Amino acid sequence: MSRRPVSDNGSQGIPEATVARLPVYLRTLYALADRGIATVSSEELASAAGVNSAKLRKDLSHLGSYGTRGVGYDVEYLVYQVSRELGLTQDWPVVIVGAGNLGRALANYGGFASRGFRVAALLDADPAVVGKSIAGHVVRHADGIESVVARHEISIGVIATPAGTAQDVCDRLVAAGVTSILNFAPVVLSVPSGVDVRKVDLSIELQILAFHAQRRAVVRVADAEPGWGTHQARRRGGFGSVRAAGMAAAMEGDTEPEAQAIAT
Amino acid sequence: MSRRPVSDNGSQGIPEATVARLPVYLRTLYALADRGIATVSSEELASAAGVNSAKLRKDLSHLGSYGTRGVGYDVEYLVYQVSRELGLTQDWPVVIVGAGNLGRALANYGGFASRGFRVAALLDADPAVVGKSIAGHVVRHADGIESVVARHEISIGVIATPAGTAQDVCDRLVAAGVTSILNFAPVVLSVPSGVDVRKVDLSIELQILAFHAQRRAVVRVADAEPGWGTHQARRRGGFGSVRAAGMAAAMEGDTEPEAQAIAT
DNA sequence: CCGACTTTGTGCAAACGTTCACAAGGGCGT
DNA sequence: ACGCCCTTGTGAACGTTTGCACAAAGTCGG
Repeated sequence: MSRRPVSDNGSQGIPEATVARLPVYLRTLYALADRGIATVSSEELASAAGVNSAKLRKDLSHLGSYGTRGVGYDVEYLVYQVSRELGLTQDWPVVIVGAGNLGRALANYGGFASRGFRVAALLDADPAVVGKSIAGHVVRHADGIESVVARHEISIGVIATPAGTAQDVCDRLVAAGVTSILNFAPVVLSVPSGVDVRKVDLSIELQILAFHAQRRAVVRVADAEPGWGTHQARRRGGFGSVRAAGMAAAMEGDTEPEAQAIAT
Repeated sequence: MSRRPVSDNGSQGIPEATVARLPVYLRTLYALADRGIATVSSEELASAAGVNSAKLRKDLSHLGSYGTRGVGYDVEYLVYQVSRELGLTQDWPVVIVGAGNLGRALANYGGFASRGFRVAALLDADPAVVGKSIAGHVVRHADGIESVVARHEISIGVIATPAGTAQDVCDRLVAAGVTSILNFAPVVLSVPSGVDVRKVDLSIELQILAFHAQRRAVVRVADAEPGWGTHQARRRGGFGSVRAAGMAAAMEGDTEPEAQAIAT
């Protein structure tokens, strides 16, 4: 093995796709440990984690050679190595901004605190909510973002506010020193480079599901009633006129075979 | 990704990465329309959606040629085309299983119903919750999964139950005819092929953020106090003995420079 | 009606990610 | 001590995604 061919990032360069799977492996490993399993093969671990074994082995190989050929991986040892790589050997205080339905659900979420994350504060701008106690936290006013972040040395912030205020909250979090943001608001946040944003968006996930569901439906209809011909080809010839005629024609589904199929 | 010959298949074959971005474009387009903007260039739309313009153009080109060279895209027309492609011109009834904190938050979530998705039923297994009214829905007992799915012809199910019951709920949803599942429970669901699962996992997102946050911290420490040497190279020589000696040594951070750096 | 200007749509190459397939390495029974 | 068998770790092939750069195609002023 020895070293990488230089051009590569070498030391710390774990691919993003791998990083995104490590937490899944970690959870799976915990589950195995709870069942008293001390050693696991890449095949077993991969299958429990829902990936194929080659991918799992390559992922783990980025952390180092922690397996034993002919045997597999020591569960406890691998738990430690993965945890360390993810930065979970330290405690991460987190601030949640927004104590609406979602913020409350997050504050109450058990798996939150379970692995190294700790809700340090819960903030909201609504005076009617400030002062109330939720999941053992007294809701503080959102004006206190800066002081809360500074005092607890928080580097991870969770935005669970309405879309309208998300960018503003984000700016204040960043100004206060937060460098990682988990955003539940349905907006694209803009942040200076060096700040890491991840978004969780229910609506987007549903729309992706809808796309595939629709595709299945279309295929099913197509199978049941064949005879469409080329499928491409059309579309040219009269695009401008469709536009000129307003959207009525398009809205009625005369632009695409799919649209008709679905209406059938 | 598994299905479809892939050959070329221009018409139906929209890359998964593109599909995942279409909802973002759609939301951005709605925002533009609300501001009364009728036409938008790929540059403007891309910047508002947080991607680069070449990617946006390539993404849209998979749906067809809906722009006008020298001008840009008609906002309203593009909204319709993207909606149609995503299958949002029809209504998607959705069943939510689990009326805990998360389930309640989801049922109350406005953006849910806003674009073609409709909560058809809210189910829970806890007798203490069944019968209560949440966000205008009377919670029904989870035993009714099959009948609810059948009656409303539901093809999208949302699992917001504890991890322990998620697989069971999933199996019942699938058996009842659901083919798309959005899973909030922290488990890897196994489903027959042909069923589409997407997962949303707060804990995983936080762990990914922690990884990057930790890396930033390590780099900062390394910059401040240089002089480590090779960095790779070590790790071999004594792996077996570390294992033999139990995890004590590893746990104390003598295996990796990073572990010490973070402790500094 | 024409030519300058703008912006789309796309061929191409590089980067990234996945999967295959197998040599290297280690345990275990004899 | 030896050879068999098992599983890891990884080179190489393949597929997907990104980004560049530019020709094609349209608008608009004169």
